[in-house]
Amino acid sequence: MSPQENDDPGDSPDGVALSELQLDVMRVLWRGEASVAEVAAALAKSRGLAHTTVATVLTRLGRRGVVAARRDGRQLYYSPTVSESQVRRSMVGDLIQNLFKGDPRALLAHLVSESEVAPGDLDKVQALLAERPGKDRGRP
Amino acid sequence: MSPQENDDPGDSPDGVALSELQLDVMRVLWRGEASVAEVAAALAKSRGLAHTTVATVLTRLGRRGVVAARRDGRQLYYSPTVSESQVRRSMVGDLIQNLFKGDPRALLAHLVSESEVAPGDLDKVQALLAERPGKDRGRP
DNA sequence: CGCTTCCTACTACACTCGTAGAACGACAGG
DNA sequence: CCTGTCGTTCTACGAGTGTAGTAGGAAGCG
Repeated sequence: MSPQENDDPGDSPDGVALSELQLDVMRVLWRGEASVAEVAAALAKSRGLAHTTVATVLTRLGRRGVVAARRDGRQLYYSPTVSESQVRRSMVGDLIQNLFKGDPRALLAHLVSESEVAPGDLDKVQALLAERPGKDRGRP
Repeated sequence: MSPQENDDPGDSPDGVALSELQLDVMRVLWRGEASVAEVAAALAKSRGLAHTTVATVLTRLGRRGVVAARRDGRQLYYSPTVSESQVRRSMVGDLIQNLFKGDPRALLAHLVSESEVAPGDLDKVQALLAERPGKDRGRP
């Protein structure tokens, strides 16, 4: 039986909330397509996961449509179908929604009051973004 | 120092991650102690939850130690044992950790690049925070 | 050719969450 | 006093997650 015969590719999942482990896995894939073994190897230092655990996680991510699998021989190569910034958008959006009544400024205020960012930081950030133009903002 | 550091299930939750529903419930409690019925009533418009569902949620929150129950007659009155900003701290911290490699500035950058905040906002926020001094920041 | 190795697919288990019905005990109205 | 009502507690179930073992097939080694 095929691993994931996705009739419902669900190709652009707009609500993408990923767990910590799932993010760790995705982060590997965002560096480029990888097999189960490669992902497992990449996570070996931080987490001592069994090979099959990684496989399970990837399969489940595949079922949710956030990764796609390509078969080469008997190996499966996975690649993300969602970008990191897409996930960030989604998850930060959720957080703002749930914790800050949907007001991004409230999050900002939190960051400042928690001394996580300093007044000057926004300018710096802005400067950086200015000199490094559009990365990826695409939405079909 | 901590008022009491108890290890048994029910005290000093430092890593507080709450789900959407749980946050909705907490938000009611943060407005003041409330009974199950009152919480259910407060959430009635937004969610049509059965009375017992609310009770279950509150019980589970109690087991996790994020709310405390006081019995009056046969009714239970719940109040939070964690502050809203405590939860925000924890959850925003998690997000930064998981999604932005632990760098709060990266979150800031995301907010800016997603046009969620404008360059002027930080100043405004800062001004607000300056004129409204520290609320609650406790941490040994 | 047969055995070992490497993969994937399936199955499993303990937890949490959302959701709610069923059971049970206390209190109040008749 | 009896019974209905209300609120708590118990039990349940489906879904998702973290974690991993087992089964089965292909590939390579000797």
